[in-house]
Amino acid sequence: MRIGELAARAGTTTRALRYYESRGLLPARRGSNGYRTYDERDLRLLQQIRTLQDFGFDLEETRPFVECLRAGHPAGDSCPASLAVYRRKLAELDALIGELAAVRDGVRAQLERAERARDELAAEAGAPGGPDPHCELGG
Amino acid sequence: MRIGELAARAGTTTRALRYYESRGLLPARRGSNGYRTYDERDLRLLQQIRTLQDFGFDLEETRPFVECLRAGHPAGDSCPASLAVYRRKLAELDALIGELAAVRDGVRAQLERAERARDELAAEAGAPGGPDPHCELGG
DNA sequence: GTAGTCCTTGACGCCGACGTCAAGGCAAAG
DNA sequence: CTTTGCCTTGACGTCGGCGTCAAGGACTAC
Repeated sequence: MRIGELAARAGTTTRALRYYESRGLLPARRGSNGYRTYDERDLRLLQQIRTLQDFGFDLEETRPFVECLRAGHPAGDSCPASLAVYRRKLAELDALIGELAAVRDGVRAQLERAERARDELAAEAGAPGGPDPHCELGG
Repeated sequence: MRIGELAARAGTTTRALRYYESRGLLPARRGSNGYRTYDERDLRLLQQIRTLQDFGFDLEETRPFVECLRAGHPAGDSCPASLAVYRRKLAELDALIGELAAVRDGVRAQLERAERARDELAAEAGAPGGPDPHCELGG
């Protein structure tokens, strides 16, 4: 199998495959004509990479999984190093989700506060004689 | 106030300020010597930018807030355009958090599955005569 | 032969928000 | 006058994961 076919079967591009190879992640055999040659095993390695990439793993983080597969283990996550990456990623995700949730709550609070301020100003304008009318906003 | 002092007071760098200026976000007056000159109002604009940046807003997303302040409104989020950015950001955050939570759950499931597989193999090795011993992993 | 498709390497582009360095100007202190 | 320190503009570097040419070789079909 040549690079174009492998890329198509894995749903990626030849450019990505050459990039992985340049990172030492997915080395290729060469045919007599200089073309890269791959087999079904390479497809499995590549699928492992793509799966993890889709999960948001960095390329470097996929390396233990790929090496685990290449070492003959039945799955990319059959090795301790892969499990360590899983755990680290889980911790990262938990932390990130927590931060994002805090930001979201903060933004929501700001939005609600700003909407209340707007509505109060509108109420003042609509029904004059209210409490101490400010005049900064009337552009 | 010159650029260094403003940067220090806002907890950022002169490089960032020049960058904001290059984006048209925080234009500066110039003194007779060509130095940039800022006042307290610029500090407030800058603080608005930094606050939103810390919340993960893109620079472009801070623009409505800055323009709102510059238009004389009491707060950066006193304008409809700012509220729209808040709402868009909220939706983005909710979507992102949801995706990340899904990824986290997926990773967790994978981790637990891999750990079970590992433990089962260990149990087989430790206590032979178990259920149908596979032999793929024993490198 | 030649048209077409796939392959090769090499190199620059992209994105965002600056960091970092270079070369030089302006001002105040000694 | 020199040093010191802040300022100026300009331009290239960073990071990740490729995209997008460009120039040319390999192989197939007609």
